[in-house]
Amino acid sequence: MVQLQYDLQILIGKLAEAGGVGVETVRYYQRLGLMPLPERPQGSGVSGGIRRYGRADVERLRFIRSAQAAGFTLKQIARLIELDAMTDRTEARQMATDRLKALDAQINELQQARASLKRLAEECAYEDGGPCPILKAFEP
Amino acid sequence: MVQLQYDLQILIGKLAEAGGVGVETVRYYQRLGLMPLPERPQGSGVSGGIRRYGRADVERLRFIRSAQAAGFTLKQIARLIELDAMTDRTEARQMATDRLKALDAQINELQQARASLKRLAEECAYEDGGPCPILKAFEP
DNA sequence: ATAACCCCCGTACCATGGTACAGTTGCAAT
DNA sequence: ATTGCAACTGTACCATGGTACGGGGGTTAT
Repeated sequence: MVQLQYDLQILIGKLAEAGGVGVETVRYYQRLGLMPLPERPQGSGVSGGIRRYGRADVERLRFIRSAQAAGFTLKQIARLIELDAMTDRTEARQMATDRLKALDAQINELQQARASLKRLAEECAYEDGGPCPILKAFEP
Repeated sequence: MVQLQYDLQILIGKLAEAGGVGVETVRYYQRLGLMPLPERPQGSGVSGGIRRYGRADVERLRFIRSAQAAGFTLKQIARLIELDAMTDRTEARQMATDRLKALDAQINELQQARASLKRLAEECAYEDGGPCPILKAFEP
């Protein structure tokens, strides 16, 4: 089968680079079933053994990284990918709204922490004398 | 929240409860040197073998949890506690401002993720027909 | 055709932050 | 004094998200 022009045909190293991860990480994702493992053209006269990747793989990889940034675990991301293939909206929406809620809570918590931390930085701003209450910085 | 009457005589179970963690977690922190390990009154006629904890331990435990919430690792927290004992302001301030910076970046990232996630939830809001672009939800 | 460099697979190992025994002692109540 | 629940010590194990290594084979430039 002849490949279309825009189907990238890159090797795993380039794929990893395009996704901003290491080769080992891509393999790890493959092991977890997050990335499809392309058939290797074994016995073919043209190129033996080495797998080729395309645009879809790069997009998949980027999706994984973004979903990770949103706090999904790799296991949940596997599920999202599965749901995408099944075109199951209901569960995906549920997962998204659940995560959204957790994310809001987390953002809130981090902002609280930020305030305490700023206090710590400011109260410790004088180099000499006095108590620098590191342990008290997070007290209510 | 658990009330602390006077300074003394809390067993590890109560301490853990007061800090909102499990007993095993307290022991783990002790192993890491995050919590002081009180001398056990060995051989004393009154109470042998079982350690007693006080107000300072509860505060220490709460500090650990708060600092964790601010994104410090347990190792960094150990360092902060050390600095507090040394009353070293300079390094503590540095650690705080570094973390502050990282925290701001993280909050920002999470807010980006939040937006994408909301898009996912909304675009998958219709139960029938059409593509629910789960994999495309995080695309630029 | 030889080197240099990438890819293949499997397995082991790492850090982080815990959690779970197992076997022992402590101690208070019935 | 026996039961029974804590706490004690030490070691092992878990999940998560990778990273490293070893022993091959493929491809490309010189």
